[in-house]
Amino acid sequence: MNYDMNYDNNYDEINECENEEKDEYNNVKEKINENENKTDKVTDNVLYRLSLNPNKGGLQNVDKDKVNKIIYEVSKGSAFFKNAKEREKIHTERIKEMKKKYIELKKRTLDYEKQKIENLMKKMENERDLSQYIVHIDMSKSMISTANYEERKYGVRSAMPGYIALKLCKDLILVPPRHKKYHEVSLEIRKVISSYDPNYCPASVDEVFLNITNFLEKNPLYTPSKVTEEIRQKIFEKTKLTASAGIAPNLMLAKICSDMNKPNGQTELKNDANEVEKFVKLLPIGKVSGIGKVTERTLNELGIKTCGELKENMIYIRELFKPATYQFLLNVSLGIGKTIINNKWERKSISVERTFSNISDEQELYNKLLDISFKLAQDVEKENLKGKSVTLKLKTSGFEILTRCLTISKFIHKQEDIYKVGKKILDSCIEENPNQSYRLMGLRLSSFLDSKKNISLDKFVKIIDNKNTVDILAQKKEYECPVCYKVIRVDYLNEFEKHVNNCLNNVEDIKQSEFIENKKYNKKFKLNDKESDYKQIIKNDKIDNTTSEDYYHKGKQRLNNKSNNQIKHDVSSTSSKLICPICKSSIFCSTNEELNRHIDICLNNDIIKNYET
DNA sequence: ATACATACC
DNA sequence: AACTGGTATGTAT
Repeated sequence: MNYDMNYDNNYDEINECENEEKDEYNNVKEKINENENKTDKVTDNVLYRLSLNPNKGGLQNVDKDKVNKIIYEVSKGSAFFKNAKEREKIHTERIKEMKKKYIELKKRTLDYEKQKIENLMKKMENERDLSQYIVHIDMSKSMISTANYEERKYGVRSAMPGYIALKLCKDLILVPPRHKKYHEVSLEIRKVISSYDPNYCPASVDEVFLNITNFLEKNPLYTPSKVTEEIRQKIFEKTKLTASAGIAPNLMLAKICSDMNKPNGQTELKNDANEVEKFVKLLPIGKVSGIGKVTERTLNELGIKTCGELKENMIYIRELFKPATYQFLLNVSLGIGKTIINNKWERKSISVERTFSNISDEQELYNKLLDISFKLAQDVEKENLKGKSVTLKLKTSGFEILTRCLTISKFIHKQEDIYKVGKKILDSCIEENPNQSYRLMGLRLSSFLDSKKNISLDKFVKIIDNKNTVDILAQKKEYECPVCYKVIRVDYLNEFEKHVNNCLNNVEDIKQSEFIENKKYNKKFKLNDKESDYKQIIKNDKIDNTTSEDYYHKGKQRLNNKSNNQIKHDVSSTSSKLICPICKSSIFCSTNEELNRHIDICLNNDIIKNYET
C-alpha cells in the first residue's frame, strides 16, 4: 500500500485568538503585505475552509500556499470573505470552549470510564463483520464538468468560480457540462456493474458501491482485486473513461481506498482485523467521509490527526461531542462501517435556489419568489410529490443565511400553493427586516405524502389501542388518518382506506383557513391585513381552470404591471419569459439588457405610431 | 416542529 | 464584478 501518510497540517500549535477585534481584518491585510509568504493563523483557517482540502482527491501536488494566496487576493475584502471570517471566529470560540473542557478532563483519572470504553471497543471489534467484499468505484473528475486532473494540478476544483479558476490556470477552457452524454455513460457503467452485483448502489452521479461477495462465491477463481480490475477494464472499454476503485470490508473503508489510487487505479484492504487496524491507525481523520473541514479542524485542535489518535481519545470525545457524533467517531476510530448496501433511496425534500445580484426591493423579491416557486413546482410535478412543509431560504448581501420553515396541515404541490406558503414566510422576513438586501433565495418542499404505494395502511397508520375495552361488541378499531389526522372508527380496514382516499382527493386545494390554524404566522398576519398581490391574482384569475404555466405568467404580468417602472430590475439574473408592458407580447430574456432592448424598440415603435397618426 | 450548521458531490 | 446548487443529517431550542 503506497498510502501517503505525509499529511501536513497547520494546526500543530494551539491557536489562541485573543486579539480578535473589529479591525482585525485590516491587521490581516497588513500582515500579508508585510510578509508575502506568511498569512496569519486566522486567515489560514478561513482559507482552509474556503479552499482546498488536501485530504481529498488528487490535490497532493498542488502548491497550496500559492493557490490560497490567489484565492485570498481575489476574494479579500469581499462580503463573502468577511462572512467567512465571522463564521471562523464563532467556530474558533467553540473550539476554545472545548479545549478548556478537554484540559479539565485530562486532569482527571477516568480509569473506570476508560475501562468501560475499552470493553465496548473490544466488543465492537469482536462483533465486526469482515465477511463482505465491498467495492467503491469512483469515476468523478474524469469528466469535463468537474475539474480534470490537468486542471487540478493548478489547484482548480469543481464548483470553483470561473474567475478564480482562470486566475489559477490561464489556459483553462470552461466547457459546459454535457448532461445527455453524462447520462448515457452513466447507464453504460451501471449495466456493467449490475452483472457483478444487481443490488449495487449509485452513491452519486459518478460513484457506485457494490458488494462482490456473492460474485466471488459463484466464481471461485476470481480474487476481489481481479474482479475489480475486470470491472474497471470493462468500464474503460465501453466508455473510454478511467475509474478508480477501492475494495474493503465495509463502505467507509472502500470509499477511502478508492481515493488512494486516483485517477486510474485500485486499492484493496484485506478483510482482516489486523490489516484494518494497521490501516486505520495512521489514517488522517479528514479522509473519512462525513468528517469535513470543520470537524477535522476541531479534532486537530484537540491534537487528534489520525484515526489511531482518535481511538486513544475516545473517552474525551464522548464527553466533548454529542452522542450521535461520538457514536460515529467511535466507529470511525475502529474502522467499522456499514457492510450492507442499501440502494433504496427515498427523497426527503426537493428544493430550488438561485443566486442573483443583490435585491432589497420588496416587489422584486416577490418576483423572485414567483420565479423560484415556478421552477420548484415543475420539479415537484416531475417527481409527482406532495409535501406539507415549505422552507424559504435567504442569503443576505453579507452572506448570512437564514431559513424559515412553515408546515401546513395539507399536502401541496401546485405552484400557486407553494408560492402562497412561501409568500407568508417572505412577508414575515421582510417585516422583520424591511430594507435587507438579499443575494439568494431558495424554496424547499418537504414532509412528503407517501403516496407511492398507495399508502400501505398497516405500516403507515397509527393504530390506537383501546386497552380498557373488553367489550366484545366493541369490534371497531380506531385509526388515525395520515392525511387529515382524524381518528376514524371502522369495522374493516377497507372502510378506513376509503376515508383515506377521500382525504387524498381533498388535499389539492389549500384554503385560507390553513393560515388561521397557524398561530405563529397569524400573529403577524391578521386576516384583515391588506390584500396581497397573490390574493388579487387568485381573485381575478380562475386558477383552477388555468395551467401552472398560465398561472405563472398571469401572476408575473400582474406583478409587473403593478410596478411598471421596476420592470427593468425584475429579471436581473434568471432567464424568464415576460410580458412586455408596451407590446403585451411575451418575450424571453436572460439579462436586463435584452429586456431593455426589447422595450426600447417597442417604445420607439410606439412613438413612430403616434407620430404617424 | 423549526432554525441553523455541517457535510458531500 | 464575481465563491454554486441540491440533499441529507445532526444539534439546539
